[in-house]
This record gives sequence, structure tokens and C-alpha cells, in this order.
Amino acid sequence: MIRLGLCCLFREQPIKFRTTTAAALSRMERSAAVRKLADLCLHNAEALLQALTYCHAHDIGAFRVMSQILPLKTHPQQGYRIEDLPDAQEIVARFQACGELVRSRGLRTSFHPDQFVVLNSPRDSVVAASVAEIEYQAEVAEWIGADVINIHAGGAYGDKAAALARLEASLEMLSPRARSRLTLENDDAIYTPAELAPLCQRTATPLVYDVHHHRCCPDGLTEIEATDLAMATWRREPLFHISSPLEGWQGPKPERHHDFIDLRDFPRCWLAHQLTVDVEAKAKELAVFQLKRELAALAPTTTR
DNA sequence: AGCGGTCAAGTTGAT
DNA sequence: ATCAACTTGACCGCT
Repeated sequence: MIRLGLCCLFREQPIKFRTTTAAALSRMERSAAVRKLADLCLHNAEALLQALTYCHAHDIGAFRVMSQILPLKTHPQQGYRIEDLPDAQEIVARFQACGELVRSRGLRTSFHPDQFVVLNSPRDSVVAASVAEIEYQAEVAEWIGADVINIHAGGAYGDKAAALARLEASLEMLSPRARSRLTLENDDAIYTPAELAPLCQRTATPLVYDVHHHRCCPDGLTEIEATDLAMATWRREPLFHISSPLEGWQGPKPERHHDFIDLRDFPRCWLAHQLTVDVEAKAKELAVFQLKRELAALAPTTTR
């Protein structure tokens, strides 16, 4: 019943996504720059199709798409609209082909905008840039059939209640296609499941439960309680995160991720549910395979 | 061809 | 006040 997900990259499989830098583009004529960007987008769409094909063939049920799938899409100077790139139709067509595969094979895809996306910032410019980034990912999500754009709640700014109120207000700024995909995840330092759950329930925003973060930043809830709380916020298959600490729970930085998942870190209460669990481990597909094997040995019919 | 410094963005907390 | 850590590899300019 557990669908395991791979995050963005491969350790051994030669499937590579490409990107560029704003500095490099700024040294080129705009025509050459957009040509390069278009080539990268075409390449990445093809690579995504390969990634999804690989996942399906190897029984990996979910794939997280890297934020730079369209490189520098919302950069203030080098950003672009897809329709302004050469081969725009071909780029979209290739991503839509990914979407066909996702739907026909029952795969799940998601996005996880990174730490620069902060919807609860007191700075309007930060919120505006964050909304733009989420909207870009929502456009690609629509092409590829991704149902999740997962973000953290943001900073505390010395007043979490006010910060969460700003977050709630910012949700209103999103288009329907972005809003309907947006999810919130508990983080490893600031916002716990207990703090996010009320907002999630009130705003019908699914809560992505990261049990590693919960262990780093606890709130008094047991893992069973947090699991149930998070599950109740989903109107579809829940998406959770798993990872193991690089140097053990007693190490200096338990929030850092290990190459593989220690089976002891996988909450047993998750096994009873139909869930997607993204495997956040540096050995990538190898870690997914290892966890799948170990879960299968534990309970032979409960994984796929 | 190979090497290594650098890469758009925000926030926090260690120094 | 400054800066590394988040996640991480890959780009790109230099030899």
C-alpha cells in the first residue's frame, strides 16, 4: 500500500537534468540566451520522460521534479515566458507527453519549491517572487499531471501567529491551478505538525508530514498522532517524507540526510495506510530499492 | 580534457 | 556583523 517516491535525481542511472547560470546567460545576446534556454528545456523534458519511464519500469510509484526543470524560469533578468522561447510548442508537447505517461501508468509527480519560496515573508517583494515561482511550477504541473506543489511555512520573524496569518493571506494570491496543488510541510526548525494542522484544516491545504523533521523539531505529538492529523488534511492519497540522519540521531547535525533509509526510522503506523512516501536519501534510486526490499521483507504484500 | 570555484532567490542561528 | 547551512550536482571558465 506504500508508494515510494524518488526525489529529483539518480545516483547510478544516467538520467541527467541540465541547467545554466544567470551569469553565463548575461554574457550572451538575448537570442543566443533563449536558444540555450530552449535547448535546456527540451533536454529536461526528454530527461523527465526517461525518469518517469525508469520509475514505472522499476516500480517506483512517484517522482519529485526538480525546481530548475525550466532553468531560471522566474529569474528577474533572465526569466522568460515559455511562449517566447524558440520551439515553445515542442517543449510543451514533450512535457505533456510526460503527463500522458503519468496518467496512463498511474504515477504520481510533485514539486518542492526550495527555501527561497517564502509565502509568509513580511516583505512584499519576497512574497511576489514566491508566488511567481509557485505559478511557474503550477504551469508545468498541469502539463505533467503533478498534483502537489509542496512548500514550507517560512520564517517565524519573532511572531509565529502573525507569520502564519500572513501565510494564510498569501494563499489567496495563488491561481486555482497553483492553490489546488499547494501543500505545507512541517520543517526541521520552526513549524511543527501541531502548529500547521489548524491552518491546513481551515484552508483545506494538505499537510505533508515529514517524520524526520518532526523528530528534529518535536511538538509533543506522537508520530501516530501526527500521522493521523496529517492524513485528515488530505482529500486524496497523502504524501509524506522519510529520511535518516547522516550521523545518527546522537550526531552533531541530525537534520542532515543519510545515503539510505534506516528501516528503524520508518514509522510502522504508516504501513496500514495507502500513502506516497518520498524517500529523501542521497543514494536516490538505490535507497528507494533498499527501503522497498526491507519493507517487503517486513510485510510482504504492503508495498509497491 | 580535467579541475574546482561558483551558482538567483530567504531565513536562521552560530561565530 | 558576517556567513554557512539548508539540497546537490552541474556548469563554466580556466589551465
